Amino acid sequence: MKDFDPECLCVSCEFREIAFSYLDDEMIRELCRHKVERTYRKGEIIHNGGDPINEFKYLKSGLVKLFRNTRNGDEQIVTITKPFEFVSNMSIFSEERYPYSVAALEDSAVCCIDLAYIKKLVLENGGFAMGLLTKISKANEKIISLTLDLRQKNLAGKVAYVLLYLSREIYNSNVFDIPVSRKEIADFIGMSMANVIRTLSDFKREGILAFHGRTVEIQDRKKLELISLMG
Amino acid sequence: MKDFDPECLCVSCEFREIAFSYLDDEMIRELCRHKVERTYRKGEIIHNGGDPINEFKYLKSGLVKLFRNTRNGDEQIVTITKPFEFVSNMSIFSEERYPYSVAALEDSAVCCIDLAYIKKLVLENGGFAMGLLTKISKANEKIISLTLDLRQKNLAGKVAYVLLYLSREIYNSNVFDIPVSRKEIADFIGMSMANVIRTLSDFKREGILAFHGRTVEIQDRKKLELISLMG
DNA sequence: CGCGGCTTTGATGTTCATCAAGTAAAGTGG
DNA sequence: CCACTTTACTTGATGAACATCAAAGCCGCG
Repeated sequence: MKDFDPECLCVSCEFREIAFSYLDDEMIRELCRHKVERTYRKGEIIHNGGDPINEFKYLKSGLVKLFRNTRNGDEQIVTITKPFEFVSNMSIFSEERYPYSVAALEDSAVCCIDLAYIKKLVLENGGFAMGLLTKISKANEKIISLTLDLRQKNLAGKVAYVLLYLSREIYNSNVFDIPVSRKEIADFIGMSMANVIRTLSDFKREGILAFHGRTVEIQDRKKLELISLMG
Repeated sequence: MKDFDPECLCVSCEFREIAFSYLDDEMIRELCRHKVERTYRKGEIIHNGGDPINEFKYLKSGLVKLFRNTRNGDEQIVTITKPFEFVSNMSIFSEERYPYSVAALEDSAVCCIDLAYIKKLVLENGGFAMGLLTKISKANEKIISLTLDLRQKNLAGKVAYVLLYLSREIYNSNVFDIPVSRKEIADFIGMSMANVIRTLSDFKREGILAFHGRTVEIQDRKKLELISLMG
């Protein structure tokens, strides 16, 4: 983990469009004074479940997983999110401590803003509050619908769904490096690693997927979508 | 469904403590002018997934289920909530239409406030916005952790978990009328009805539960908690 | 009394986890 | 750069958990 605090570039940050569109340039500069940007390397923990919440965290670049540990030692992945989505999840306003852990799946940069300052902004600026409500609601709804979708599918359907999720939501391409291990895919969809691998092999055998080293290529998207839907 | 609009009692509504503690008496009276109270009978639909959202709904009395329909015809229950929790869920700020349906499990009364007015309040009153953020976050986190908990458990664990959920969160008692059919329990935990029944019978045989007509009594809470935890 | 809903139970088959063994890939130290 | 170790991945065989199917019991209601 590395801190880093350059001349304020927040005014022109793309970021701003998303959460802070209600703040004018002066306000953004002020916000900037309450901000630290931290970078994390692939695999690093950004925070652990149970850690006290005192920052509002936003993913600026990279990719992270939100997860928790189960009693029997393995992880349960809640979601995988890309830049401009919340890192700290929505609990910042309702909890004292993070309910879930967050770790970097790729090298990542996180904007961390003093939570007390964000709360002050909510109290003072209705538009800002509204923007936040909208964003938080959306993030939550995404997680919930993801979980419901996965719950009703069989193994092949789940694996197909996750591949399409990565392809559509994260990489916007039919070809991408899978950012998670087979075990992590298993932890995401709640299945055993062995069966995830088996299913991937099946997909390969059927010509739906092709692997080149760490990269996967979706060769028959229609078929994959069908499996995801019907599973 | 029945509308009903008495002299404004909102000033003294318990309700107020939860979502509207930031509003003074005068504001509550104003809010009241944008409010309709509707009552629903057991089984009635409060709204369907896909319906446009134009009210902020709060459950005043009764019990409701939040659910959606799956492709193969049965329901997927997201959560069951009791009075003073959101009915419309959190999507009110992020979606145009309800993502899920809501139906009354028991005779219920719902406070419906004009959504445009709520949004106006958020913009004008930071404290109100903060209260809403907190409440929405909490409701979401509850749903997510519920889903994650259920996901990792086996059948017996899930059934035990749901019984404890009803006992603890809804009825606050070891003895209560199960407000849902066996099929609905199955829809809630994502298992087949036959196996839910089988598990309940097992629990009865082992002296963990006792049934008197529609009422269930948790006789060995410790054991049920253990099954829920270990499942 | 008889009909239709919900509920229960048993028998059977499928899906998936688990176990175990083996292979490829990626570090690591000489 | 190569042997060595470790880690990630892969595949097959087996058994447990659970869905599905079918039949029967219960209960309220006309």
